[in-house]
Amino acid sequence: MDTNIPKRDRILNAAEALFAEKGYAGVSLRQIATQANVDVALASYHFGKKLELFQAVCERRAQTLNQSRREALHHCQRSANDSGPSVEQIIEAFLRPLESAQVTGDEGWRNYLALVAYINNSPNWGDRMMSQLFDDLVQEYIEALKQALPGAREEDIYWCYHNLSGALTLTLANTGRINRLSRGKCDSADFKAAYEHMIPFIAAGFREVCSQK
Amino acid sequence: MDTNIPKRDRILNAAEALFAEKGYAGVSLRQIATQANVDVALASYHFGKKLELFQAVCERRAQTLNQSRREALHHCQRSANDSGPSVEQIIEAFLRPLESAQVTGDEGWRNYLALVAYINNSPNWGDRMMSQLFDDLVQEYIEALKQALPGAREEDIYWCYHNLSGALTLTLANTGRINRLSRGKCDSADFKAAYEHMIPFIAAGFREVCSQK
DNA sequence: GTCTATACCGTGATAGAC
DNA sequence: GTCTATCACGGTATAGAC
Repeated sequence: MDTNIPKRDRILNAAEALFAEKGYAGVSLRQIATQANVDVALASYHFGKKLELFQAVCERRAQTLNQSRREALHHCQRSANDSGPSVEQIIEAFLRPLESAQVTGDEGWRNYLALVAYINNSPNWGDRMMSQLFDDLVQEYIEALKQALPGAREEDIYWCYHNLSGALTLTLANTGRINRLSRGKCDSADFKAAYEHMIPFIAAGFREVCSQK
Repeated sequence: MDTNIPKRDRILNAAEALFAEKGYAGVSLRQIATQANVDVALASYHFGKKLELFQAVCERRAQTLNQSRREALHHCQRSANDSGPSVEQIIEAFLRPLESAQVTGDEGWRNYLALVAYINNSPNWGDRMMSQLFDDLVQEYIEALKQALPGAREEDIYWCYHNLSGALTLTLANTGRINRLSRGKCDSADFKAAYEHMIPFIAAGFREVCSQK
């Protein structure tokens, strides 16, 4: 029940859900407080300004997520042979923890990942926030991809990562666009199907673009 | 100069730029009016509510864009042999008009496409808006892709389109994320490089996922 | 330390007078 | 087509209860 969760966490949960749904400017502190069932001023008490609350929400789950994705990378590196894991294995390690969070995680994780999609697509400030939250981890994956694609030009790898990031972002945003377009044949909330298609798609794109010609 | 353009258009231009930059809720009518160098109330006079102005902005360039993308498809269909254009050719037809708009178009076109990225990534209402603006055109492309990928399952094609749409959206958003991540080796405003990498990447993904196994 | 009530002041959207 | 008045809502600070 609502009242079992500390108010501080209720504020974070409500803010997470509302920011993911309506964006930063689309939400007021009063809405957040109402949804969290707390007084307006409590958000300021715990977090200070609205922007600081937003940052707290962004940071809350980042380390947990980075940790599980880092472990996934190390796991696939340990179980690979001397030449290291394949592109598919690396992409899979990068993505599966997100699928798990969306499929098996609670509503909070789904909201958080939708928020990440919002951040990643935001001009002017989104790039800084994304870098701060995730660049260390992403660089580890870039290194692994360089090994799996010997001779690839560095720019090619980054542009492929850009494509991966875009496809993933739309999956995290879970907008329902594919439902309408496909007239119900696909469902953007069918995360299993999304990742089952995304992983081979992305891996093939990397190999195509990064193969020496 | 500013004053040569009719005030109604100046409002649309200012709204387009600001909505693309800050999102719907992040912009006030007063900001738009200031940037357009007109009185606040003139926006209401021409367009009614803020939401109606937003819709007018979304619709203004949609038909022009659909037209040029439709022509690109028909052109590649005419110059193909009996079995129709290849996946690469279709993807290229789908994307090149956007590259042209970003590279050679004025600031207005870049802003508009960034706005499309914002719409496509927005939960709850973005899917409806995207469908209304672009589904007829996209369905034509889906049909062409079905022909180019005989035996492919329909869902697979839609999921591949989803990946395409995501990668494209991030390119349109032009957030600068890849600049930081690559430490300056890539630039998200280098549209030529973006599309040069996106087209083979996407085509390879389609072929991988939609090949019969 | 945690929390509530309230007040302040700026800004925003909109309607109606001109 | 323009300007102004209005009114609701926004973020934030503060005083004090528990």
